[in-house]
Amino acid sequence: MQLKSLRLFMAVAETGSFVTAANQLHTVQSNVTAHIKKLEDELGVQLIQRAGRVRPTSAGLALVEYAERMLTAHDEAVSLFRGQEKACGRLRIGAMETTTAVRLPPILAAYHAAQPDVDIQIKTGPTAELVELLLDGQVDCVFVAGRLEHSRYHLLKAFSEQLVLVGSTPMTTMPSSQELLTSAFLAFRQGCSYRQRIELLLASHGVNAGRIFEFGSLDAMLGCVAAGMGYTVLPRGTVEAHQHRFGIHTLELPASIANVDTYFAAFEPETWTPALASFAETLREAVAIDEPQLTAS
Amino acid sequence: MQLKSLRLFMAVAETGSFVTAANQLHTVQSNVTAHIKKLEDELGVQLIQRAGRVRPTSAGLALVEYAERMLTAHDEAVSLFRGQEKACGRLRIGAMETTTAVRLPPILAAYHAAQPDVDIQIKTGPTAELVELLLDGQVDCVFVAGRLEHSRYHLLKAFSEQLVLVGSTPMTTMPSSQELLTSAFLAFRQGCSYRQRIELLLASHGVNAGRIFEFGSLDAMLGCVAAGMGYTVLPRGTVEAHQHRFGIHTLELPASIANVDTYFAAFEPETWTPALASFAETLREAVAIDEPQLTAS
DNA sequence: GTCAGGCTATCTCAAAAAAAGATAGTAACG
DNA sequence: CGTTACTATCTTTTTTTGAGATAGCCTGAC
Repeated sequence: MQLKSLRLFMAVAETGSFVTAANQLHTVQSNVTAHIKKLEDELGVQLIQRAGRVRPTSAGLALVEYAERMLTAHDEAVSLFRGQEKACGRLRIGAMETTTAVRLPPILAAYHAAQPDVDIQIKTGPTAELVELLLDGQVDCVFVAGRLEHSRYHLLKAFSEQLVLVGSTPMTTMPSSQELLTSAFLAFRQGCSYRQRIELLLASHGVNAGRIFEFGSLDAMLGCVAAGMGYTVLPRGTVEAHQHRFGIHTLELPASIANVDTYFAAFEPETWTPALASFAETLREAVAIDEPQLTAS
Repeated sequence: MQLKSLRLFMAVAETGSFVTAANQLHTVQSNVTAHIKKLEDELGVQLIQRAGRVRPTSAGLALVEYAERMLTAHDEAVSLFRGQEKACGRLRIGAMETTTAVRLPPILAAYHAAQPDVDIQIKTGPTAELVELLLDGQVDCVFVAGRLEHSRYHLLKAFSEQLVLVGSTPMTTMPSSQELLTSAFLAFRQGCSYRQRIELLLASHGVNAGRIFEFGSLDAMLGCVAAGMGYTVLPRGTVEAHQHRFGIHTLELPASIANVDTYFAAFEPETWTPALASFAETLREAVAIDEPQLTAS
């Protein structure tokens, strides 16, 4: 059974004429006859009544419903990829908690304005999990900290973050080693790339990895820092966005530890749906506006 | 886009291998490559990631959903016509009020037992309307009074009815012409074939068509007859089935007027769905049991 | 690092199928 | 009774498909 045959069948059923159907679909009458005959042979039933009026038989009418479902699905699939201008379908994005909270909202808003027919789904998690999701095909693209070493990725430096130490009291210098040793550190669950920065930081002060508490959400983590439970390390933008809600204080860290780039990663552009391609374009534009000196070079 | 290509695509997406997919669908690997390549060219997107692991890309995963819808619809359509043993789908029957009430129930019960997967829909109406429904393709078959003169019908004499005069008082002879003239006659709405029998009856007693009231349902009609509103003409079996509920009385009519055959009518058997073919078979069997003398001849 | 094994892309040829045109037969209409 | 419009059938040409053979590539093991 071929979709082409079903198209012709539907045209005959609707127009009541083989000739008209042939013209509508830019072919000749003999081909319409042949296609319908083949359909009838395959199904073992007469689908079109030719004697007198040309109209679908009972069996033909029964087939119409299924043919419509097949052709509708086909047309939707085609418009998914070949839809001119407007993308449609679904876009699944994986991003870190901090990126989702601070960086994504304006970009998603711009994207949704440009492509209102795309359903957007966000999955959050630490970098390592996001990479797994991408490899698994559970998301179409991810925002991760640091370059992905894996080949065959399309990478775009999306955001530059500056990590700061976050604590419950004002700081002008790094806490003493003694203080660091006795304090707890709060981080996202295993796989969070910021977590290794914490360990780097501790190591640079001659302190072995102390107690590290894992958190699932940014709010919970900041709440506990504010309550004096310990320190954490987060992008400056993220902290600033929440600073009015929590009594927290920050301290700048040395550049070698502080600077982290967030990359947009997906597979090769040839594998992108129009929805994803359009998102990458939106992102490129947003990045260009944020960092004009980079695009000028 | 061809369903065959989608089948191969789905097999590749599921098995992660061109070779395995080829074997599953009884073809060779080079054909799988060609079909998928053609799909990719048509949609302008890479659907399968070949480098390293063979797996669907984002675009491929998006297509999977639509491919499933198309293939499922296809398989269902095929099983509609080529389903071995069990028919499925829908059977739309048109029948007269009286036939539906008395004759159809046992046949439908037998049919449903034989073909539990078929949805049965009954439309009731007078003979003339039923013929229209059949011609319009709104039902698959009808039960009508009298042979359909139209050619190209498949006809089967289903039931022989004997019409009786129904009134509110016991009768031993035909009411007088005077009585008939002053009485009302109750019939189904325009198009009911029994209605012409009433007019025949009146004419044979030298009475021109008097007042005829139209009713939409059997119950309403019998209720009004019992209340002394007038006479009606109905199959004996129908009246007997309702006699315990209404105070009504019958009188046999001369055979020329009384005998009416109910025919099963549909288009040629080649146009039948398996559901309809099976119903015709059930009906033939039921008729053979009711009238063994006919099948013996 | 090299080699073997398994996998996919590509090329080629034969077979099959589809498209288009021409023609004949048939039903409807005036 | 002839005309017209329609579909079925036949034929030819073109396109597509299927299958085999081969080359190239990646992976994993030694």
